Amino acid sequence: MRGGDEQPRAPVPNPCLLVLCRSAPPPWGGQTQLLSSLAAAPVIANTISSVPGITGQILTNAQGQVIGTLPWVVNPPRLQEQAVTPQLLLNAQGQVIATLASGTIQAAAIKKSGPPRVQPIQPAPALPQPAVVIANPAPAAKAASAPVPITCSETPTVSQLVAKPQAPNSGVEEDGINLEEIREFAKNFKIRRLSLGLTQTQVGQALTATEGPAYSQSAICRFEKLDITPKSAQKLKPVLEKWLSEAELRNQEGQQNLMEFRRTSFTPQAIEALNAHFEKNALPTGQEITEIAKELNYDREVVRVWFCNRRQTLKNTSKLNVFQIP
DNA sequence: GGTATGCAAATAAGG
DNA sequence: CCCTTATTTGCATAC
Repeated sequence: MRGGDEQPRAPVPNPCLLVLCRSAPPPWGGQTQLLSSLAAAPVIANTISSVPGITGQILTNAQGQVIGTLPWVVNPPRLQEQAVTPQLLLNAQGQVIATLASGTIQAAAIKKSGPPRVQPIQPAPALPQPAVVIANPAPAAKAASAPVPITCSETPTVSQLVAKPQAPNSGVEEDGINLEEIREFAKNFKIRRLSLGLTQTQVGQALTATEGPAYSQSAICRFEKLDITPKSAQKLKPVLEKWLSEAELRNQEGQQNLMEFRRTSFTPQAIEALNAHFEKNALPTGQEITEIAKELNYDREVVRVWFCNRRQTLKNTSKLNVFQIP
């Protein structure tokens, strides 16, 4: 798994799982208003499952930086027609072992504007892995003995909570969130998704195409595995629920969606430059940030956030090191 | 070729 | 407006 590695310093041994417990979980003001807009189905139909693979285009800026990718239509080159009657083979955990899918799929394309996003070009060294032990491989299996790793992570995931013997709330509720219900839905979602013959990737692309909240394959994956916090699950559930039912409805229509790039990926050169600046001054003024942004040709806000995250990462890692017996 | 996951952008909330 | 801290979520890539 590699990714960045550009960090000149900071080895970063997986802050996600090793971060030490901090203060209490913050409140979580409600924030949902986009859902309603989800209704607007992105109809741009004109596709049949004929579009073959992926077609991508890269947008570059003056500096030759890739600022975005364009319409890359995705469509399962192979997509048999095959009737309904999805056959699913599940195991005890409700995990699908095999399926006989069917259905038409939709593809993705571009939509929405937004700030220019940069497309990566990351190198990718390889590195051995810390081999972190992560909890139960399967949800549903409550494990009174689950060798829950040292993970001092804060916010537990749904699967962890559901699997937990449960001490306080006899039920499976957390913050008024019915974990059991979410677990049930997640399981169901997977089954229905597969019945439609859709992959997590396709669902993510379709979701990204809608007006409402967008989620990636990663998110879908984590949701299905319940490898997310109850709050995230709670937020994601209605989105998936709505999308799924609509997808099932227009399952036979075939359509195309749009998608946008939503995450910046700095080029190695940019990261190098940013790090150089960071080493000289980790807390640049607004003016300086503006200049750096201009120099590197990135959105100012993106640069500002980069510095924030960089500081945070540095802080976290150094904090970690204190507890890491070398 | 789909899914799982590490790392890190992005976002939220409080100051 | 911008910072910090905590958390969410996507990209890239390992599996």
